[in-house]
Amino acid sequence: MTTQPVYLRIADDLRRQIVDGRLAAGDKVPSRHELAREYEVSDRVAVQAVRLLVTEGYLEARPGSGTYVRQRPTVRRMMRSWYRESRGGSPFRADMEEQSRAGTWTSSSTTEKATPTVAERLNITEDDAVMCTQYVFRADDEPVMLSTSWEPLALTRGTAIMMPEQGPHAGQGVVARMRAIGLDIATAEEVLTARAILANEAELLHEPLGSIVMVVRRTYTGEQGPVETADIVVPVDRYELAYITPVE
Amino acid sequence: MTTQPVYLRIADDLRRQIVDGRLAAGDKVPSRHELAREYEVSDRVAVQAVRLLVTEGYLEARPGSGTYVRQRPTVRRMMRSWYRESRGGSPFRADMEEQSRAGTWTSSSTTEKATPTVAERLNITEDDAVMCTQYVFRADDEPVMLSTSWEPLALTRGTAIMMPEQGPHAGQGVVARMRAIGLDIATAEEVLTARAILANEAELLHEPLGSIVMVVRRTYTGEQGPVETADIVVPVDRYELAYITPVE
DNA sequence: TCGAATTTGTGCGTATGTATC
DNA sequence: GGATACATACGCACAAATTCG
Repeated sequence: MTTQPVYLRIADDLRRQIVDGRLAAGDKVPSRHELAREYEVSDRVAVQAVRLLVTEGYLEARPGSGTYVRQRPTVRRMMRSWYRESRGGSPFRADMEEQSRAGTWTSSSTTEKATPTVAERLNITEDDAVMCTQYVFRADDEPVMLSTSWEPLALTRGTAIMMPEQGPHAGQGVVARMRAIGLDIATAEEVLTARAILANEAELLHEPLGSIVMVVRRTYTGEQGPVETADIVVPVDRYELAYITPVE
Repeated sequence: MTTQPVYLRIADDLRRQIVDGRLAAGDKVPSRHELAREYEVSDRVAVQAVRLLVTEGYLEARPGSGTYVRQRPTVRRMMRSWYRESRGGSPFRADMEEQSRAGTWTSSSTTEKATPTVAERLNITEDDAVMCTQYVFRADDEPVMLSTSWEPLALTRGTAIMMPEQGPHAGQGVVARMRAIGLDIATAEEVLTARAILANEAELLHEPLGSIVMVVRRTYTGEQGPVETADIVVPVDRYELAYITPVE
């Protein structure tokens, strides 16, 4: 066995104290000078250990104040199964109601030309016009989820639902809106991946840089092909995603 | 606007060169002495910048040799929809065959007492006996996925399928195995989250520390309740997970 | 086979700036 | 304003791994 670097030993030590509960959320961790004295190393080594745990999300450093065990938000569950869309109204608001939280959101829409990626997902031609809408979803006023959606203007131009969040069908979800103009959605494809949070997302979601988000690439498809696609960004700190499917 | 730290500027610079393709996979990155001279900073700052990109998975450091742009595995898709189990045989092998890859795995089983978490997921009592099986799944001999599965021994003890990977039903998947002893599985629940990779997982999967994995907490449930639950660990570098569900 | 040069990983000590209390 | 604590930066040192003549 090779001997471990000192900074990893210190980090392991602190990490164990946190997962064991000897250090609770909000507790202050010894300052780096104290750690350096405690473990008889230079302060630089203590800094290295602490910084590792900060990037791992265990600790939170507040300049001028100290380093604290990070408060982990409670993880809630978001249903993404087949019956999600069958409840009527906004799927997000229904999700929130099941948790006794108030689901709200803000959005802004612009028309754009389809990027190559979006064009491929919507099965349209590059530079075809699309309606791009950015959402910030909130639960009890706390931002919890981001979404960017694209709809081909070839389908919606001139209809009552062209602007997703205006008109008589605003806030009812994509399936209901599309049905209003005679487009029945048959399937939802959700492709999942995860990555580090981006700077602008971190700001919008009040998450620390370095935290991890899941990205759901969702595409709704009707008889004639895709009618909407969206990138949904969910911090893993706040939500886990649940898919329940029948087997046979 | 606050001025960015130098090490972040250097990291941004290198990252951009990589995503732009000016630095290709396998290319050698300037050594820290060269970087330090180039950017007129101390070597420690160059080290810090490079280490950031290593944890982000862009670079790979080989002591004594140099630092290289990491070969990114191509992201493949893994279907996790309703028909996954309906294809017969091993779901994993079927997934791999669709990609023209050879799906193999190794496993080892032990009997254990249920931890509180596992007991809750299987709806059994803490310390009830379970069969715990660890899997390493490979595609063309390259490890791509880990799984730990638990089955209540109360259901399988004394049957031909007690050992998941031995006997006449080995390698056929949970649904087929359970059916062999008269247990029909009705639903699959998959709860998804993501986190940083753990050290032992990184070693098994040949992934760098700091890379991100998705964790699928899957539970198969029959008429009488849960019959199997598993934690499936998938590096986001290698796979995205696809769920296709009918709407309405 | 051996040794020298290179490169990374880790470590020490110090200094400056800035945020918090 | 002063004390404290974190963030960043400089420069150097040594061990271990690798490369190459």
